[in-house]
Amino acid sequence: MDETNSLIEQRKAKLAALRARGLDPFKNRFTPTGTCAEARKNYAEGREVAVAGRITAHRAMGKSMFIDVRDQSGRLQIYAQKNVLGDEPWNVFAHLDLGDFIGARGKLFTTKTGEISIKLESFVILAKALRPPPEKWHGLADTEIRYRRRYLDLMANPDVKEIFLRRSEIIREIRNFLHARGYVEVETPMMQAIPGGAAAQPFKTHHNALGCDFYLRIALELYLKRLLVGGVDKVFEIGRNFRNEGLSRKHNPEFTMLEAYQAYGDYESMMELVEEMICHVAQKVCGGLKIEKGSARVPRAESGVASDSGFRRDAENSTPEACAPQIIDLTSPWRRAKYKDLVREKAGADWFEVSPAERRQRAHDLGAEIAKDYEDFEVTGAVFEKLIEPTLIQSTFVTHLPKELVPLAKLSPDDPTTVEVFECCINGQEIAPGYTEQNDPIEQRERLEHQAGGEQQKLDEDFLVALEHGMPPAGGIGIGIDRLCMMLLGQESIRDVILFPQLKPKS
RNA sequence: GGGUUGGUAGCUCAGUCGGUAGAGCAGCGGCCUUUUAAGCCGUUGGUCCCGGGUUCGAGUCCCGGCCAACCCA
Repeated sequence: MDETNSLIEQRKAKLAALRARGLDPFKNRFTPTGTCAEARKNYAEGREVAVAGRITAHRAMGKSMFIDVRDQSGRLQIYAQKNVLGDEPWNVFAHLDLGDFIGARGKLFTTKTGEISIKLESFVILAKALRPPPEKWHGLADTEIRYRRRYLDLMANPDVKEIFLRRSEIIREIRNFLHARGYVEVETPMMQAIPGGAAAQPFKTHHNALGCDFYLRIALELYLKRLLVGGVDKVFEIGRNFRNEGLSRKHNPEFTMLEAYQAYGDYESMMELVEEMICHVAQKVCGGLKIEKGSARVPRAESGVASDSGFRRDAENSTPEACAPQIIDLTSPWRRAKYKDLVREKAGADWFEVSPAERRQRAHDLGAEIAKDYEDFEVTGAVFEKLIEPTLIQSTFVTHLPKELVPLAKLSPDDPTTVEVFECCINGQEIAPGYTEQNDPIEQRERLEHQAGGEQQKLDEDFLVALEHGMPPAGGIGIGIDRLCMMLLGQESIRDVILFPQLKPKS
């Protein structure tokens, strides 16, 4: 980013000119009387205010000038007049650039066209911008720049900023919800000698002083369960997981996960928790339980109307969802359906009665991709993932998954080939799994050893020792926060809810 | 990993059949004291992603590479 151009050179020259006049263009401090929004909200004709922010527009009128100043709260118009400021300050003011930060003092008034504004009496330059901002009307459209230099995206596209402010609210409301129910928030290690709690490829790193390798965590689970053993009965963590796998619209190598565990709970109590929590968050952040699907708007400058800039997402791109309802209705109660019933519905009532070979053939005929080395349960799993999950737009708890899929959950007493688990699917994606957690240390060891099977992953022996000390029966959930945000904020790509999504470094 | 699309001024984008590189915004200069995508006049600004090739001549055609988005695996 060390390219220069004439615009940067001009701004550097202006900076030097300001310094030559004895002005410091990078002030340490300026104390506004309030935000731009507050100034507008507490309007009184002639009231003296001071605001600070970035100049985002200017309209010069000869011996007077309007500029827009923006802070996080919004925009405020400032009206400057040469005869009020005086020749020298006016000259400085007139040569301010878009992107500069200023502090402005003056009295509130309303213009002819009815806009609340400040009649400028004095100003200071708080920070000179040496690079020009993106174009004011179209905003910033280049996806690569938007993701690599998100500050420009936030600066130029108010819709984008709004999404991230709301993501912050979502996480705050999740915390409020869990704290109100007596859950304790904790932090557990991100660097783990044995990455456990999920089946995923980890990132590896090395600790010099200890002289050993660590892995970045792929899940929070095993440490939170140690806390159940230790007597923290209601516990949660919101934190980053890392998985060394492919990137896509739905996957970022680092992503944010909520896991919560409740002693003496089970998968049913956790379903209630998930349903109540997501409804609570939707009410607080989205103002209701009906979420417009794919309401993602093309980022553009604030007052923009529809433009046909090239990166609007085509309806036909969102394959199975395209013909689905456009409103996600989170109103309780949510549908609950057994995994096997959903599979039978889609793949034939006798699906679980026919031979594994025939299942494989049928799965293939249905259009699922079946690798040669898939075990029988994986064949069914592929059918579920490919043909069923994408159709679950409205919130659905899929329960009673085959035990092979979930080694950390307890068997269902009424069907021991399945486990007491749910996958909460919304918007065609798995958003939140939950289990009745396995607390039998001997059973747990067998299941983990069986799962490790092929690649012989190391077992987390300390976790098993902890279970041997006794873990209370418990329910647990995990919620992919990024995907929850996608659903609640109408975004089609995980990169649009992660501030700095992973991209390949550019030379 | 495979396919599709894209990469041109600071930004948003045009660029016809291969024939001197274009617009709007931003910038600079001029006019303008209630504008709001202010307006009017003038004007600066280019490694056409990178590297090869074809050609008298390549932003454009061919080959290779880089980056991104989307789709598929």
